[in-house]
Order: sequence, then structure tokens, then C-alpha cells
Amino acid sequence: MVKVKRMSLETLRREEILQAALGVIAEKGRANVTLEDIAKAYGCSKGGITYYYSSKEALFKDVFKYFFDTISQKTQKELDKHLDPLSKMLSFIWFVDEENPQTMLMYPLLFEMMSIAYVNTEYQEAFHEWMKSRSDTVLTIVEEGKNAGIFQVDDAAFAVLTVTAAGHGIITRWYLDRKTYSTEWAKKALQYTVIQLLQVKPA
Amino acid sequence: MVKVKRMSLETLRREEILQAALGVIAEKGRANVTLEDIAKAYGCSKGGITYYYSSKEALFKDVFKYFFDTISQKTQKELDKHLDPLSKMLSFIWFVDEENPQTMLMYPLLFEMMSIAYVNTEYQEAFHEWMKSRSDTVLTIVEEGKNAGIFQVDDAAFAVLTVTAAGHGIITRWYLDRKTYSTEWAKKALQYTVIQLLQVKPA
DNA sequence: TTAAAAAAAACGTTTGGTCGGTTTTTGAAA
DNA sequence: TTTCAAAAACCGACCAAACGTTTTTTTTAA
Repeated sequence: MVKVKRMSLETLRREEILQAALGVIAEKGRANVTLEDIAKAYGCSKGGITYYYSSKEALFKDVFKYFFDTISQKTQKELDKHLDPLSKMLSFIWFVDEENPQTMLMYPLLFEMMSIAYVNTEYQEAFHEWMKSRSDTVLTIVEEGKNAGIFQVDDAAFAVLTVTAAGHGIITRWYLDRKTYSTEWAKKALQYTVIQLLQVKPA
Repeated sequence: MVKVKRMSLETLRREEILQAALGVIAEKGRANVTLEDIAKAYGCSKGGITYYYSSKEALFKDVFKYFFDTISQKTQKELDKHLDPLSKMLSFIWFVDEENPQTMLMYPLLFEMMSIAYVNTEYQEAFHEWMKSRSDTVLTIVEEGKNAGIFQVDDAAFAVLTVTAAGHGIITRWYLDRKTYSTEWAKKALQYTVIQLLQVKPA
């Protein structure tokens, strides 16, 4: 971990605290989290937290930034494993992985994000930017597939928004109600929506 | 409003308070709502609220129950306007109606619901039951369409879960980021997902 | 007059932020 | 290498504000 050694102590501590906070939020729900909870989870006192974060709000903002960054990085990492557009589009099933605690932690944050966004313009704006950058990434893939004749859909931009939105709905329901929306279903559904909504050319 | 006259005063007051609470939640976000906010919105004192609701939690629970009921009723009402399965499936665009404040109020509640559900088993269970009943309703329609040869998808149960989940994602993104996910897009996307995911027979 | 309905006041708890103090680390001088 | 003062890191008691709930008081209506 050269990176860690290079970090200033402050940067390191802030990230450690932030990750602890994320865990506590995912466990108790944002509204029920106190500074003491976070301090306890991290293993320090309340003073230790306020030493690195001027306010709870500031800390939470950083948590959400971390949430965005983590998802973007993971997405990119999975995309880079594949070359052809169809495989890339199907790589998004990494979202459906019950065994990966890191991934599972992100869902509560997504829900909290949406709950804040509908009332707070700053978060709403952040959500908008996130969606935009995400769409751009996917659009490149879809257009490439369209040019290659793999995706036969007319309107690539429209299809991108639709297939990503559909994916959003699928993983949301999977996370919240795995009794009805099983893991098996979620994986198949993600695949099915890609095939049907991008109109993948039959083999 | 014969119904209202038949109600006991208590039932009436409870419903009025509940609706006021819903409005305040949608406006300020659940975590930031106090009893005084609700009292002010309703036009009474804090004591007036506690006279009819033993606790804030009890009131909020009723708000979410109201939320479920309202959506179910509205859904049924829209479904009843149509006879053929395809029209019925397309009737769900009532969700996308910026001009209907009643409808728009429901989105914040949906987001709050999900935020509570991931941490509270009681709400999680309620969400599950809601999804189940919703799926059953749609399954009837899809099977009818399948028998009539309108929907050519193989697995009706699978398709139902997928098309409803996709719809969930579409309306969610539409509500939260209308800059990227325009109203026009949302309506087209709902239609498109029905057609593609249920494999509607070409005319 | 009495009981229900509503308001007002009081109460007690929780919690985020502050701040003075304590411990630990750092780095330069001896 | 040791010493030691200054800075950084961290602790935790305390405070004030916010809030849900309970209790008391007032108003309304039958």
C-alpha cells in the first residue's frame, strides 16, 4: 500500500472515518446515525470525528461522494474486462452479487441518496451529474454495438436511458425483496433487458 | 362526500392529519419533519396531533399505509378504463404526470419507503407484500394477453417481474432527474419496455 | 354540567457541536 | 542517541437547541 503511505495522516483518517460512517449508515439508516455511533464504529471518540470533519453534514457529503466514486471505479473495472459491446453491457450484473459486502453496502446509500435528492437541490444536482456521466459511458458502448450491427435499435440515446433505467429498477427490487425478486431472476432480467431493449441481433 | 359524513370525527381527523403529514414529508423529507410542522400544516397545535395519534411513528405508519392504498386504488381505476391486455399494460403511464400533484406526492413516499425498508423488517415485509400483490395483478393481465397471442413472451411470470421492475426504474429516474429523463422519454420508455419485454406481436 | 376536543405548558431525553485538557508525535538542539 | 518543547492528534465533559411525549389547562358542544 504505497498509496497509503503517501497519504497524509489527515487524508487517511478522513477516508477511514468515512468508510466507518458508510457502514453505520447502511446498518442503521442515515436518519438514526449519531456521531457517537460513527466514533464507536471507527474506534475513537466523538472529538476524534469532529477533529477531522467540521460537521456531520460535511462527513455525510463525503460519504456520498465516496459512494459515487466507488461505483464508477467498479463499473469501469468490470467494463475493462470485456471487449465486445454485448459483453460490456452484460458486465453490469456485478451489481447482483450477494456475496460481495462492498457491493451490498452501496444499495442503502443509493436509497438514501434518492431520499435526500428529492428535497435537496445540491444532491439532486449531484444525482443528475452522475446519471449523465453514466449515460455517456453506456452510450459509447451502445453506439459501438450499433455500428457493428450487434444492436439493432434505432435510437441509441433513447435505448441507453431506457436500459439503464430498467437496470436500476431490477437491482432495486432485487435488493429490497429477494423473496419475490430472486438473485437468479435479477441476473436473467438484466440480461433479458439488454437483449430486448437494445434489440440484440439473434445469433 | 357522503363517505366523509358517515365517518366518525376521529376517523376524519386522522385522515386529514395523515394527509397533511404526507404533504410535509414530501416537502421537507421524512427525517426533517417534526410534529410541529405537521400541526402547522394541518392548522392545529402539537397537542391536537397527539390527541389523535399516540406517537409520531404510529402516524408515519398510517401515512405509508395510505400511500399503498392510494396507489393501488389509482392503479385499479386506470386499469378498469381498458379492456384489452395491451391497453391495460400501457395504462401505467399515469405514473408519469407532472400535472397531477396527487401523483407527484407519491414519489417522495416511495423513496422514503425504500430507505426505511432496508433497515426495518416491518417495512421490508410491507414492501414485499405490496410487490407480491402488484405482481399478481399484472400477471393476470399478461397471461390473458399471452393466451390471446398478443404477448409472445415465454415465461409470463418472469416477464411480469421484469417489466414492472423496469417501469419502477423508469419512473424513478424520471422523477429525480427530469433534465436527463424527460417526460416524453418516460412515456415512450414505459411503452417501449412493455412492447419489447412482453414481446408484443407486431401489428 | 359534563365529557370530548384541542391548546398550551412543562418535562425529559437526545444529540451535534464546542472547548479545555491530555496524550502522542515530531523535529531540532544538545 | 537523548532530550524536550512545540505542534498535532485525540478525548470527553459540557452546553444549548430541538423534539417527542406527558400533563395541565382551556374551549367547545351536547
